[in-house]
Amino acid sequence: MAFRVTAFDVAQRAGVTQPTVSRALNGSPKVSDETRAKVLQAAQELGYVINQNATRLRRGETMTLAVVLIGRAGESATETNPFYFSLLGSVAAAATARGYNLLVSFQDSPENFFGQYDDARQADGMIVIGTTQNPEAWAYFRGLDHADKAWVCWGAPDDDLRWVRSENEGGGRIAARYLLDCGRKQPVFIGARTSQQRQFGERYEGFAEELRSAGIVATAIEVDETLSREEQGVEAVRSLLQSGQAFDAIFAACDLTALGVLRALSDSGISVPEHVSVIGFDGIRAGNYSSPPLTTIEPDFQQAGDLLVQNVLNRIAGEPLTERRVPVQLVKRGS
Amino acid sequence: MAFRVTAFDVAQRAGVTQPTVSRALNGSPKVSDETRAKVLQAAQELGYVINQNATRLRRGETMTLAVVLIGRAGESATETNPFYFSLLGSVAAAATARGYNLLVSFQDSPENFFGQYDDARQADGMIVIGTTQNPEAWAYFRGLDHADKAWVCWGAPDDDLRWVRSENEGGGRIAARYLLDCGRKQPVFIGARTSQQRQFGERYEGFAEELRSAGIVATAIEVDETLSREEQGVEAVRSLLQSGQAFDAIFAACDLTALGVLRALSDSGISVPEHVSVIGFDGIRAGNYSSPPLTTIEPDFQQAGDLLVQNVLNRIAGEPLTERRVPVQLVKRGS
DNA sequence: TTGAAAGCGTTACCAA
DNA sequence: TTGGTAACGCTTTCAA
Repeated sequence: MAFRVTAFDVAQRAGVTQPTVSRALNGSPKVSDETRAKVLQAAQELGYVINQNATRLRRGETMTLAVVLIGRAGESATETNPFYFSLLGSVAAAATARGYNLLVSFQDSPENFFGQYDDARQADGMIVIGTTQNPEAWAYFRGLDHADKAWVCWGAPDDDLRWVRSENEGGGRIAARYLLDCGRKQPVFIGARTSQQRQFGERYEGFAEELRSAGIVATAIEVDETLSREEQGVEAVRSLLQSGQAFDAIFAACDLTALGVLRALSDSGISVPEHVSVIGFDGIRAGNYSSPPLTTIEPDFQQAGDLLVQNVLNRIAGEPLTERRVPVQLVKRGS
Repeated sequence: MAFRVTAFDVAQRAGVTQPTVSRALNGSPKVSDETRAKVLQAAQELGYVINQNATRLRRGETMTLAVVLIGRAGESATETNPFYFSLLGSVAAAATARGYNLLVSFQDSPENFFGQYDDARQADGMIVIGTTQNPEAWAYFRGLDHADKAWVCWGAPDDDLRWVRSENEGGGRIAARYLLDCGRKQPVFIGARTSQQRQFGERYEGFAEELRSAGIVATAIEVDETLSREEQGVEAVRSLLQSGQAFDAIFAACDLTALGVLRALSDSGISVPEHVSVIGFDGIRAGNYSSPPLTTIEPDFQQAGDLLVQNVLNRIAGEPLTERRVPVQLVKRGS
């Protein structure tokens, strides 16, 4: 930990006072070009970089957003739903574009729940994403939801939180339309419609709605919410087959579930898409590599990141929330 | 942005002075239990949280590590090699375990290259991970490598940087042994042995070494480093087939390449593992969903995160680097 | 065991 | 346009 250069050192070298250094480096218009040049050169020569802790203490703002990624308890890094990593990347891009830093934490159990980044002045706002399969975590964050706290989440188990979500109903309709266009007559929805994950219910609604308009009554297989998303797909196919119910298409609530479905169908000797069409939701990369590649409904990730950041910045500024629905599109692959 | 509670407010309520509040909250032994209890209660009642900017300014340390994830220029969030997301998750876990926060940034082009987190007192150290397919980024970070800077990277194109890596040679040997045990006689390595990614060369070395001890001369298909990892696999299979060279096994330098290989073989009507065995390296989740599921060499992610964090903390403390090789293991799946 | 006071390195206000 | 000075909210040294 070497000697650190301060604005005073730069000031001395440039032959000005320290506040002038500050003004010059912050692009204040009330500093002469000549002075600015001197300061810039001195700063360069000394390798001076503004100490952000001092800046933040003084300004009261951190230019940092905290991102909390909620995982299932005990989940390892490889087990995290890749969807949230993509979301994280998009949020990072959107934050960077607006000049914000990102403080990231992975939280999965009560010992490490923490959401007071604002109070601690570590961040100006917070974005919470991740699985709804960790009710304790969501309970914790809901407890933080005081009126003056700037935070926004993705998905959210409860409608009263400030969320950004996919256009789930529209996506559900697109999925239904796609399966109908494939000539399917007996589509089944697999996923926890009534789960903590409100988005699943929305997807089902759109799906059922579109089928209804085609004169078809949607059926759904409820799943055990304590299983992993993938196992939910496997189990659902198992119970579907056991029930003897006829089906020729499956709309899975999310891609991981769909990949489980694909595996279970394959294990049962049912070929996709010959016998059964399968469509998922999320657009995760792994869907590219399944056999057949997974057809899916993919949200616009860039928009997702943008809207999350934009909404939390609006909260910080005390402005109202803006658009909170992320458009989705059909990605046709092989299933 | 409401009124913020300070240690003075807590002090007043508790009937002590502000420094006592600080001592009590920081667990100083030189404060009476009675006083501490009063302070804690007052803090609780007021919802007081220590302002980290003030703490950091005063202490000079941030208890934060910066993680830079380098991507290919223009790469979107879904295109990032999921291996790095797993690594990020592991680093996050290791950092949290040691009481450190994580500042994360995704960097892919010169406009957003930034590595002066230490100078700016935004972090005490830095961990750089991500693709070696962005030479400008690595050139930038190499330029930062002054003797007193605390940063460590994963992989690294150059041996002179401070890196943590997989046990690549050992992994290469395991891959060769596995293929030999499958009864394969003509294994081929696919990947850029001489690429910026030094780890690939190491994997090849171990692979060739083990084959040599079995009396087999390793062959390798060089690839175009400007292609994506996956396309590298596709192209390599294409040129392998064109060359007419006989082969019955492929060791791909990384899993994404292996997935490309799998796809290309499938497209050519070559069945895996009947005609050709395929093994990759990285242990990414998508390998679970390919057809057949991808056999691979997987590094111990937890250790990887641990070693990265541990080494950067050692650098901060001015201590020597510790162990820098992450153990790997064979993950047999279907290929 | 506690209090008084200094200081971390900026930004911003007020004068000049 | 620049300089002097206060203030941001803590931690730490020194006295009591």
